Amino acid sequence: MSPRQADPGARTGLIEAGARIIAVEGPAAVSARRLGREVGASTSAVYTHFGGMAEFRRAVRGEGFARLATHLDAVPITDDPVADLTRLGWAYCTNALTNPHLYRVMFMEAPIDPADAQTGWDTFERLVSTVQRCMDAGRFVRCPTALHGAEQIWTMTHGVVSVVLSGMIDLDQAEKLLNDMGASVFVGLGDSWNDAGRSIAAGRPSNMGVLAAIRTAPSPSRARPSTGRTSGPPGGKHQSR
Amino acid sequence: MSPRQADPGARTGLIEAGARIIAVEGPAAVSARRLGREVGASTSAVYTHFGGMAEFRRAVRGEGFARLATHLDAVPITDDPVADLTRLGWAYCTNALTNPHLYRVMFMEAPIDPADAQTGWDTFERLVSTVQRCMDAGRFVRCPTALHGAEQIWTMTHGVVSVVLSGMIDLDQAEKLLNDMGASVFVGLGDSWNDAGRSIAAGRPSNMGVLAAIRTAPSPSRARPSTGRTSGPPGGKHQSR
DNA sequence: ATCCATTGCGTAACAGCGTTACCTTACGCC
DNA sequence: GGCGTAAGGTAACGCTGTTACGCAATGGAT
Repeated sequence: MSPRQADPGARTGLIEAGARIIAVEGPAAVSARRLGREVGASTSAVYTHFGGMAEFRRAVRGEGFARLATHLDAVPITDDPVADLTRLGWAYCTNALTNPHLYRVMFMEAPIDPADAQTGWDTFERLVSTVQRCMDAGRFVRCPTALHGAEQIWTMTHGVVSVVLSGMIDLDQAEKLLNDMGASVFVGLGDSWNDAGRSIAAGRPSNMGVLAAIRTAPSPSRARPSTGRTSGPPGGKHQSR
Repeated sequence: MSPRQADPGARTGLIEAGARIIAVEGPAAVSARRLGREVGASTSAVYTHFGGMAEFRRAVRGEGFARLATHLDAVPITDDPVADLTRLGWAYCTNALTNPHLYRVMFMEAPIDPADAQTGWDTFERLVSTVQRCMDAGRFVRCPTALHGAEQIWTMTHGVVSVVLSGMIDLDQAEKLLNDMGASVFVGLGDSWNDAGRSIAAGRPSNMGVLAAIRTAPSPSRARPSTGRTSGPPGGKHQSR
């Protein structure tokens, strides 16, 4: 007694439509009706394939992690693991800043449940193993475990990315922050200032900058045409007190 | 020709109701109808006082910044500016983790416009001036400007807080990260390892931990009763490769 | 004191949202 | 070939933000 079986392509079609809508118009534009219209189905498609919008959003988040993993895996492995770490950081930033809405859905929405956290850490496996290579190479001599080092590097990078997405600092400052804090964290993990500086310079993307493309195409989503000033943090006169 | 003038208390009443609902039930529970019901008015109150839900949310965000400023201003000023900086960091974390929903609204939602970014930096004035004191005391000898140092410290702290809120790491790991990365950043700004360690120890909240209260009351909002495990990052077997 | 322009604000309607009950339809096994 | 099962469309429910409309209240001008 095998009844009609669901179209296997429909599920991935919905997820891709969701990711596309999020990328272009933001998470608010994703609705069951819109998704149905987009794939030529009705609202109930979301319910037969996912059980509800909440589960659907989880699936889209998983797609986001998969895409991030693809970006990270594209980073080559060289004999300078700290430079590789730097390259992973830039790849992470590029992925996040070219798909800000998807990044927000992945890391900045309501707390994800433990299973999703595991998914996140699985995609960071590449980061953890690179930190391990830094330890094996005698660069991160003060790093207790690869996971702890990876947590530091990811937290720092995520902090910078997230602060750029919030509009509190601009891309130029973010670049400075990543360079300076990256060096500080690497040294804190045991590298020497000279070696860290050399590896960070080596890991700097050749087509400087990767972020230039993002800078010229400021907002791939916000419908608001422009409020005028681009501002950033408080001007230069901000030498404190 | 002066017509009936609006109740001046209605505006603040709406904002406070919004902040309260966000804190308890999350941003999704805030609606024009709910707000009207809450203050004994109708949906149009939001429109006469704010012009729409978007403007209203901006006002609530401003309220969040005001509360954060209050928390930061409560931190005493001592003769160890780096310890003061540490205390500011803990105050920031306590504020964020006791009001996670409000924090999310302030820093993790759609890009705020330049005026709001200015508001944010105004509430960080206290942080900037404390970094300046660290420079004046000869502690942050490698820090080019107080604003740059403040950006580093805030970005790092926000990164950790935000990663806790995302559920990817737990509070114990966050505490380690804040201590370790805080030391790295302080040293990167020019402090010595010994001085940084001493000041961080001095700035550690006496009632250790401030976060214990948060840990015991895990989630002041999520209606979901419990999915079972509390997990966190991947278990201990995660020593990489 | 009266009047009236002006604005606050409640009511009701609109379109769109997530979700679900109901029903038709298409499929694989007997 | 027919039947049972599940896919998936239709339509409704209550919710949302937003707005047009109308009544109520108010302070200056008369």
